Amino acid sequence: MSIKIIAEAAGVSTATVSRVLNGSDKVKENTAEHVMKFVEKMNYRPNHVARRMKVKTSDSLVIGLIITDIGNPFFSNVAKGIEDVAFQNKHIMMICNTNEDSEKEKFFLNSMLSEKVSGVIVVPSTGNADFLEKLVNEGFPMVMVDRKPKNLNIDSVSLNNEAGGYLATKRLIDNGHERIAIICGIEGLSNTEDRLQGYKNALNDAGIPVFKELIVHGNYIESGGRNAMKELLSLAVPPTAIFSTNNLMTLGCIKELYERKVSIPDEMALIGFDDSTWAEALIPPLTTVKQPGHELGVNAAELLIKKLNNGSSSTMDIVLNPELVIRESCGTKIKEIVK
Amino acid sequence: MSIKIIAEAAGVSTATVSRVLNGSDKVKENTAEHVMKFVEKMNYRPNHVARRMKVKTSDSLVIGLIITDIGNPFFSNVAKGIEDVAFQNKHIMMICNTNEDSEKEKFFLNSMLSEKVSGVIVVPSTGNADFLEKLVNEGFPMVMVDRKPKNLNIDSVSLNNEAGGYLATKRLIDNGHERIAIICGIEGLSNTEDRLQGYKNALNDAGIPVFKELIVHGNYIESGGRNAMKELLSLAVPPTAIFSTNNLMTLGCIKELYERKVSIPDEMALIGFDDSTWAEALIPPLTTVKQPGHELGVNAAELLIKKLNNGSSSTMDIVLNPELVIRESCGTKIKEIVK
DNA sequence: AGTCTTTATGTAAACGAATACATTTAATTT
DNA sequence: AAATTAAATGTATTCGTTTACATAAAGACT
Repeated sequence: MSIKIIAEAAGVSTATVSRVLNGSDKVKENTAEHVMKFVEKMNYRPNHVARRMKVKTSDSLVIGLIITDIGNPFFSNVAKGIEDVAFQNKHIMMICNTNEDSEKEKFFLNSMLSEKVSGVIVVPSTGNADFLEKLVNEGFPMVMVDRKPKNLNIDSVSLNNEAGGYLATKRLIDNGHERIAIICGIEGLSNTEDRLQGYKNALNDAGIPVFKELIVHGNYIESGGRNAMKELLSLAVPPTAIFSTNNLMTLGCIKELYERKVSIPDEMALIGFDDSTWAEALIPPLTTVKQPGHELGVNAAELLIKKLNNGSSSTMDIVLNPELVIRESCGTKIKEIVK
Repeated sequence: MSIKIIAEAAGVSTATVSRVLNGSDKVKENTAEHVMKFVEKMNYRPNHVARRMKVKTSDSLVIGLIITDIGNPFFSNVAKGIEDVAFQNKHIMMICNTNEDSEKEKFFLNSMLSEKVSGVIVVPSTGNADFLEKLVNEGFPMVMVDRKPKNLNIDSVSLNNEAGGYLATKRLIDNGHERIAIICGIEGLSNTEDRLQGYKNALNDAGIPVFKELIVHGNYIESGGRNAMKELLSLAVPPTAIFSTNNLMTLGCIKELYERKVSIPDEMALIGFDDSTWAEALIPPLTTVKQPGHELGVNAAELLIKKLNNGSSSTMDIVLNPELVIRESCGTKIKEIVK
């Protein structure tokens, strides 16, 4: 069912049908109605693939999303935010999951290019900075979300991770802890390092030394968090407080602590990252650095679409501010009580 | 950078380049290598849009996913399962989120058709059965996942929801409860009704009457679950046990119970649905009917791709069996103790 | 060497829509 | 009414591939 068939049936040219379908103004009311009758009767469905052959890529009405773990509620909220904006702007979303595999990321990026998507939003995994840079230089519209390759002049939307790390650590310090561990994400990612930097800064500001043994890695997955927790608990002098830098790892920590019957927050204070919907349903309710996934997604999509529309090439970083949602897992403010 | 440019540069015809790129066997080793040199040097990227113009739709290497709430961890796991299989089969995934809005669903379905995806996997919302049927009749490959429109001869992958409902309810009965409430999902959906049916069957089998006031609806969202819980607690004779039929609603229940300091399971036993990663981190750990989202997704995608490959038109329902993951929120087996 | 296969390559016509440009038709001006 | 202008429609090319068919080159066989 092509435009050509419709044109023949309605006794007009394909150009006219095309114009009617696109709401072009230079077509008589009469003919438009007449054509539309056939369009409906014959159950015509436009072929966007053919359309995209002619139209410039930035009008393809398809945007790509390359994400590291769609199974993680934080990222699925990011995706949802993007979807919402895409829908409002009549765009459709192509989504690929890299599992933090940079080869997959590269492959998908190429696929998206081949699919002639207007632009992509990517949660970059580590190791493709050069490739990303090449695409940027080719003028392909891209927006990074959640993380950003170092020293790359590219649009991004992320949380102020350093501030988040600081906030969490500071709180634990204020609550009287000195031996505070951090469970980091994947090494080399900007968010991992920024959160760690915030942690260090808070310790420094409080005059507390930074111990290497208290800095462990959990790769942003549940099992990683659990292993990290084990490692920390087996230390000669275990920490009294933990800052776990994403939701999945936090879950791993909690499970390990439960299993060992280490009580939270009395024996181990805990602050997580990413305020998940279940955080307040835990006992004790979890204190977390709130990271508004949906909002990050919305901003990234809006930024991308704005770029597509005005074709501007200047880049910007949008940085959302974190918020510490204080619940019970971090214990109470000892310093204030002491004073 | 088109095939034509490559062809000119390499001094061969476009057909040859195309054949080289597609690994066709009828091209001499020599020329293939020669052409590939140019392909690489000139940084050629295939245009899948153009490719899809020629190739039959079932070979478009794009599959669609229409889902109701990508923000719900259950569905994001389904999506991930689909993505995994899609990737293995070199397919890319287009994903749209309906928010349970049937108008959006219809719109997206049309978009997918227009994008010439090979087929779609859909979590159907209520109200589009006729439209879906039309598409099926047109021969458009579709697989329903999680739910299925009644009386529609169409492929589907879902959980045995009735068995799940039975399992959960039976357990609560075995634990000594008689006044058991169910918080249902969205009315009209097959999974909602099947879970409810399982609940009723279990009660019937135990000779316990089904009370209308104990059947409430929460629309599969957290706030719905919370409101349902409120409603139940304000009953003249509140239930002693709750079967909450999805993860988000269960979260709503728990939060409401916490707030009112109703202890689980002593004052209120609870069984949820969808075994989320956080279910065992709650206190008490949540007993749930485990619904393997990832596996549902994998099966749906495999079924769809199999259909695309052999073009078969016979349909099937794949029904996975539920498993009751018993933790502490449902209390302990009283009947056994009594005996 | 000539004929017949087999294999490798080239030619050209699609796929379905958009659109620049050409043409027709209608409206306006003189 | 003719000339001019504006509006509506049509014609035909193009986008980048794939592929049926045509042709040329290379081997195999008498």
